[in-house]
Amino acid sequence: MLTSVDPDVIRALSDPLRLRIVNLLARETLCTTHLVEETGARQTNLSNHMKVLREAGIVETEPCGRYTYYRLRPEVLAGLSEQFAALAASARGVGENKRACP
Amino acid sequence: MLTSVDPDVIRALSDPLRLRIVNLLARETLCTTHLVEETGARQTNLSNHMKVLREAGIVETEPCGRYTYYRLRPEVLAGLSEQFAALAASARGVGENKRACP
DNA sequence: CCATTACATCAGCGCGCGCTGATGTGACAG
DNA sequence: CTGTCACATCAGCGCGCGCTGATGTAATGG
Repeated sequence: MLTSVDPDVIRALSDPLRLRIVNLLARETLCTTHLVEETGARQTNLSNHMKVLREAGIVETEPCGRYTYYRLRPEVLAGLSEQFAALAASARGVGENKRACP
Repeated sequence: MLTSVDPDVIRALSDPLRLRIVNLLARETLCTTHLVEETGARQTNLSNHMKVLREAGIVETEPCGRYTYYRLRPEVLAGLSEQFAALAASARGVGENKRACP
């Protein structure tokens, strides 16, 4: 396996609310106000989550007046997809390749 | 998006040690003793992590005498890969599809 | 038979993380 | 200018989770 799955990205996606946000952003670009409406979470809480997603490189921001729009970075998700595909392929090739009992 | 990313599976993979274990198991089938040697973690700790991976459906066990071998379930990883690929594809299609400011 | 090994489970501890309320800053409206 | 709105940041709280030591239970070896 050349590049393993990035732990930081996975960690950022491990929160249910953040995963919901990613799913929402996969349909349309939204600002914090929209996300507050959609998720029912507080603004402060949401802002914290967006910071995590931003620092993990999953999301990028686009300021628009006094609004901040968030959009997904598809390359990151595509990278995850490839890394898991590589893991799955490697796992399929394991077969009866088990290390002997010590 | 038909099937979104499974939060439980992602959560199970969000721990660095568990991710290491998955990477190890992608190469060869191992038992707990091997994993203790490879990771340096305590047996108790490892057993807890294996329980999490098992309950998430990522790993299946094969008892072999007094040893317990663990092997990955490639379908789960392949499923993750497809789900992230779908997310990435959807994210690419978003473009300038941004919801209007309220 | 008893000792050892492999593994699971449990109770307990400590820290990290998600949630919140309060506060600060910048952008627009009037 | 002042007030309001959108958003970020901070301090604090509480719970969950990862780690550990102790204990239980099979399976093997002598």
